[in-house]
Amino acid sequence: MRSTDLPQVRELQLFETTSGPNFEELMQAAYLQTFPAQLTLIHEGDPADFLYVVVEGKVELFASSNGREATMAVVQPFGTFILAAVLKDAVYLMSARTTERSKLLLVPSEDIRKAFEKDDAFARAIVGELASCYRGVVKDQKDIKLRTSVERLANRLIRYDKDQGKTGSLELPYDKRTLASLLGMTPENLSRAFNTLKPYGVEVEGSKVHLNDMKSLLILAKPNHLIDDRKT
Amino acid sequence: MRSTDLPQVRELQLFETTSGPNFEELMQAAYLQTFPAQLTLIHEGDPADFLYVVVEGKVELFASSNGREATMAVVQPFGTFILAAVLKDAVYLMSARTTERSKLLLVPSEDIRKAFEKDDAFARAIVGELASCYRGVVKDQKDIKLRTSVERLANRLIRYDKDQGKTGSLELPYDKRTLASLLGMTPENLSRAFNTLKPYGVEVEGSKVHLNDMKSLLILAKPNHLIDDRKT
DNA sequence: TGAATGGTTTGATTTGCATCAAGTCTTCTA
DNA sequence: TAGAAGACTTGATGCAAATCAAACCATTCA
Repeated sequence: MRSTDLPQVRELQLFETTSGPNFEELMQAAYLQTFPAQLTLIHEGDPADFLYVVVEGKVELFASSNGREATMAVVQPFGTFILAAVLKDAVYLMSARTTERSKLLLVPSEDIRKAFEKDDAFARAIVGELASCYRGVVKDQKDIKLRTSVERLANRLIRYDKDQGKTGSLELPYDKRTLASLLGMTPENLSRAFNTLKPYGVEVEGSKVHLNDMKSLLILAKPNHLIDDRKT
Repeated sequence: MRSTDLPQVRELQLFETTSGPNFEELMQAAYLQTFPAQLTLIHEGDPADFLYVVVEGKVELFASSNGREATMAVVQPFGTFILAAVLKDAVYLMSARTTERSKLLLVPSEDIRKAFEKDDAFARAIVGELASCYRGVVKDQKDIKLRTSVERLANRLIRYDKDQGKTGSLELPYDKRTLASLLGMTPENLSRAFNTLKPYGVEVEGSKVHLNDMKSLLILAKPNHLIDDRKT
């Protein structure tokens, strides 16, 4: 790994408290690599050889079973994926592919497990990350089990708006097919859900969305911070 | 906590590698308590004051939002619940109630976080437990997203049979209303799903289920170890 | 032990959403 | 730049599952 890349990596939450020598050792073994869009990085069922950290771009985690496929998550900077498999030295439960050109940090699992044992600050950062991943999946599960597809879309749009500065205008972060699959519906139904939200002030132009009546949208969406807040 | 209870607790995976003095200190602060059936232990949104470990009995984790409620998991011995909230000093994302009379170990969150910092073996056990919890929820999410309700029931029955010794006769571990909600369906639909499985050799007598034609049941269920195996 | 209560099953109907198909729009490529 | 390919929308239809209601069964209680 090139030394010019080190400061960027050092700023990642996962590594910023790690002691100097341990960080050096991890970075000796790691790779910072740029991958093109639509590249499958890992396959579910394979042994977990590396921990991946998204530095730039986006990575879709998806699962397959009996001819069916579903998007499980989309990881953005500076999230990790497959951390639990690395820590348990187990197989991946999901496959991963880039949705766009992406820069990823790959750290060998063995080195992650070693650093976990050696460096208390790193161990704490790892546990914080893993706990956040867990809580994120629990919230996704609540979203699916407790809301209709229209409600899920409405809350997702509100969240994207919030992430993008609360201007009422937002850019969908990935293509609609992936968004539909992530929300547990078909692309056709996503299209229909957008139409259902029209009377609530939602205007769609390709990947741009305008939320023109936040008040009524909130009444329909009924956000719940225990589902929608991704900071805690 | 009574000293006669210590050996039972010491055998829990979470504690068995913890050093003697650290274990003593944790147990000074902990409670081993028996609770009656149908008692709500924690409410979603509340701060996480204790880590809970199921020693005997069963605990249902459930979530509510906008007048709807769904069972998220049923924790059996010797699982923990709410570990991530404890580690992050965050709020509970789910409520919990006993499904039957249960003996639970309650350890104050502060003490868990302290021991995590002091005791490497304990930290490793905690991370192992958290990683397992995470992987369990990912598998549940895959179950919901990739399977029909009948398939989910079939695979769940196969799993219970396996857990109960592969005799082809099993006891449902909790009432059917809870099972239905856990599988993401209504009680009515659960009843219908059982009827759908009749031609595949599934016979139901109250809480007892007989799997009389495992071959054809497996063909319908199409188990996938990346969803159904709860050991890794 | 009979009545009350709660859990479950069954039937009828409705609803949310998937599937199939075709049309429209956008992007890519030779 | 025109045609091809892919993404998305729209329409029609079907289906899985929820909802509502009533009947039946099992358990609890006085």
